[in-house]
Parts: sequence; structure tokens; C-alpha cells
Amino acid sequence: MVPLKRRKVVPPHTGNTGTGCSEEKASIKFPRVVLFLVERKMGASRRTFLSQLGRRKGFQVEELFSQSVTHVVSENNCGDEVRKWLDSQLRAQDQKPVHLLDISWYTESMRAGHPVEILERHRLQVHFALNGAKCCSKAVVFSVPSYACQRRTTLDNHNTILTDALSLLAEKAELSEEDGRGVAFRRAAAVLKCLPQPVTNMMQLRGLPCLGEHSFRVIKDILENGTSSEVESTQQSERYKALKVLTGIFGVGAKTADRWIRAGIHNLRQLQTSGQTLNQAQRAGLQHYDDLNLPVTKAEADAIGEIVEEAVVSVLPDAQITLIGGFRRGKLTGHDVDLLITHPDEGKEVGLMPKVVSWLQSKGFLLYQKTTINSYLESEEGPRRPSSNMDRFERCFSIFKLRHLSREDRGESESGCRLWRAVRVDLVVSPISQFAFALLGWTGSKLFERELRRWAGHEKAMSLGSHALYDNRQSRYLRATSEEEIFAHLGLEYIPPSERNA
DNA sequence: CGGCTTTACG
DNA sequence: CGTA
DNA sequence: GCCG
Repeated sequence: MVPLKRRKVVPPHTGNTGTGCSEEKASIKFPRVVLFLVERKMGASRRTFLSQLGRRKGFQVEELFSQSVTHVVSENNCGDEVRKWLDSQLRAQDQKPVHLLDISWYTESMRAGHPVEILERHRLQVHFALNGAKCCSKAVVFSVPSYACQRRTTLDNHNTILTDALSLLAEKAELSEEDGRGVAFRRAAAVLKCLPQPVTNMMQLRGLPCLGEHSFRVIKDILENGTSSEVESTQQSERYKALKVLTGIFGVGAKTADRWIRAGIHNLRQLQTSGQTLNQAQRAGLQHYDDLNLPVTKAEADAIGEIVEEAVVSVLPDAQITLIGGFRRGKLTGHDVDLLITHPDEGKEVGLMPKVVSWLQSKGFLLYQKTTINSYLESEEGPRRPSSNMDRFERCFSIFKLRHLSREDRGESESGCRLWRAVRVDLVVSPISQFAFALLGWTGSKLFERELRRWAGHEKAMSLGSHALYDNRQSRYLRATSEEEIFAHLGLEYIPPSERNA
């Protein structure tokens, strides 16, 4: 079965041109594979030799590059260089996705006598990626990793047109209770968010993970026409618009919205006249609908942080307050404000939340609040000591009444304009022993968190939550006092908050 | 073709 | 079922 | 929808 050692006897003189028809027609065994070898750095004679070797093995090897080429093979060129060269060969509109492969794929395929499976190490690295990826072909595979928690994603998104489109399709799927599709589109959008420059032609997408037929179609439409017909028709769809309006109410999810729509309720006016029974959260959500659907600014988040700090310190002087959520990732606006509270002495934080909430309530800051106490035993009957503590984890979902900022001191308080707005605020109290997990778990982004936990489970046989990290193989919890330690436990390069914007 | 983060609280 |  |  071992193919005869290549007897390299082929004189490099047969300079046949044109398509793969060479003199002796070795029939084409693999019609779906059309090869092209890049001459640069390979050299003309070696290229001729390799081309004829391929043809004898039944491969179609083109002399000239054309649209029919499916696999581009290069030696000692990096993906960027090859792509640039290809761009110079064809206008962007004419390009189709092509495999950019290292010579190693070619030689392995020759040895096997058929095209071998394309592995990551075969792909030319199209420079798109992180931390100073070197520009050299194969070398220690530095592909765009498929888990978002392996990548750095800043707020500097060079592809907002594309990511907005894919995010809308993700939202449509989620509102349709198709969570699998939803997360697939979220991952696709996240891949584009981490690219260092705008995508201008489809070939730049070759080799990127999480992008499949559907995402390609959407991207292609936008590159060619400026818009995606699927996105446009979704935005115009009555059902989508109704789902958006109704789920915009705090306390209303996709299932409730769907039930209301089936009952003929498509907007807030119809909801209010329908006599539908609303729970307490939904009533508050409806009352403050406009405010809660307004972006929250960083200045407002800081103002709320100071108010909460005053409340917390008045109850427990050495407690610490940290702004988490999107603002910790560097965002300038958000849909809510998240604050994490802890105390350097384990246990001192117990019972803090009710006191803080009382203080805030007595000062008239709370329009709505729901406080929950979560007692939590670490380590079930595992071989390890329960290691002491019964850990508690207290949370408060609230709606804050925040006085308007800046010129409130000037006499602008004439009747007519409101002096305050409503803001969603989440408070979390964590014991210091769990602080790093809470910090990591509450900083997001949402996709980044899902990807961290998927990585933990699928790649490391661990289970990550916002309280703890459990190692299934060692049957024990892993300690951490910093986010860096948690990334290290997970075998991941540390990604700072500002680069978790997947 | 199954899986898609986590999971307790109200 | 909805919240994070 | 994309992946293994």
C-alpha cells in the first residue's frame, strides 16, 4: 500500500501551458479539487516539477490562476502575501472562497495519492489575529481560535456593518426560541469583531471558524449590495417588530411575547388595554419602558456607583465596590449598571444586601427591587473538606431613580422637564473567597462567558460558574484570588476586561 | 446527528 | 418563566 | 447555524 518512493525523474522542461491538459492525459480523479501553485519563493523549476507530479497522481493543476481554482498552494509565503497576490489577479467581485494551503498539504496529498483532509497546520495563516502573530506560513499554527475566550476582542470593531447584520439574525433566532442558531450567529459575529481591519472580499474569510454557508451568504450580499435582503425583510417583519417591542419590557421574554402576539397583542397600547395580568417586574418594566430602553452613560454609571458606595460604606465601612458588566470592559454606554460588593474579611459581607437596600430605599433611590439570597454549599460529599464555609451570594435586581446629571444645579428645574430617569441596576455581594469568580462571571461579555464555560467543560473537563471552578478529574474545586489565576487554571492566555468584548 | 454556559432564586 |  |  505504501506508494513507491517518488522516483523523481521528471525533466523540468515540459513547459506546458494552459489548463490542466498535459500531453499524457492522466485522467482527473478529483474533479472538485483544482490546484494552483504559487511560483513566488517556490521557483519555476520546482513548481513545474511539483505540478507534473500532481497531474500524474490524477490532480488537476492549473498553470494560470482563474476562478476555477479551488486550492492555492504556496511555499514560504504567509497568508497575507498570498491573498494580496490573489487580489491582484482577480477583481474582488469575481473571487470565490479558496483554500490557502501550505506546501505540506500538497506533499502529503501526493504521498497519499489523494487530497488529504485539510488540517489547521496546512492552512496559511491569514494574519488576522492577535498579539503580533508572525507572518510566516505554516509555522506553529496561529489560527484564529474558535473559542471567543481564546481571542482578544476590543471595542474597536472594524466590521460593524457585518456584525450588526449577523447579530440581528442571532436576535431573530433567539426571539424565535432557536438558541442553537442564535449562538451560531453570535459566534460568527464575534469572529468578525476581532479582525484587525474591514473585510472587503470573501477570500479574506477563508479559514475563519464559525462562518458557514449562511453567514457567507449574508456577508457576500452586504459586500456586493451594501445590504442583506434577509436582514431587511426581518426588520420589516411585523412579527419581529412586535417581539422586539414586547421583550423590551423588563420581565418579558420570548415565550411571553409569543403568547401575547398569538393573543393579538402587538404593541404597548394593545397590551395596556388587553387587561393582561402583569407580574410586579413587568408592571415596573412597563411603567419605565422608555427610560429603561435608553442607553445608560458611563457618567450615570459612575454616579450610581457613588450612591451605592455611600450606602455600603455607611453600613460596612471597609467594604469594596467594583463596577462590573460592560462598563468594566470599557464601554461608554450600557443597558444597565452592575456593581459587585465584597469585604476583605471573609464573612463580614454576610447580611449586607438587605441593609444596603434599606438605606437606598429610605433615601428614595429605588423604584423597584427584588433581592435574593443564595446560600451555597461548596464541595458536596467529595473527598475534600467542605473547607469550612457556607458561602453566600446575595443579589438585588433593581430600578434606580437617578437625578439628571450636570446642570441640575442651574435653575433648570422649571416644570415640564423631568428631573430624574429610571436605570436598571444589579447589585451583587460576594464573599472575598469567591470574588475573582464573581468578577470574571459578571464582567462578560455574555458570549465571552458562554465560551469560557464551554471551553472549561469541553476542553478541560472543568465546570466554571460565577462562584467557583470545579475540576472533574481531580474531583475538587480550584481556588483563585484573581482572574489571572482562573485563566491559568483553564489553560488560557489571560484576556483583560477591555478585550472580552466578543 | 447531538450539542450549544451556567443554574439558583422567586 | 424570567433574571443575571 | 456551525461543529465534531
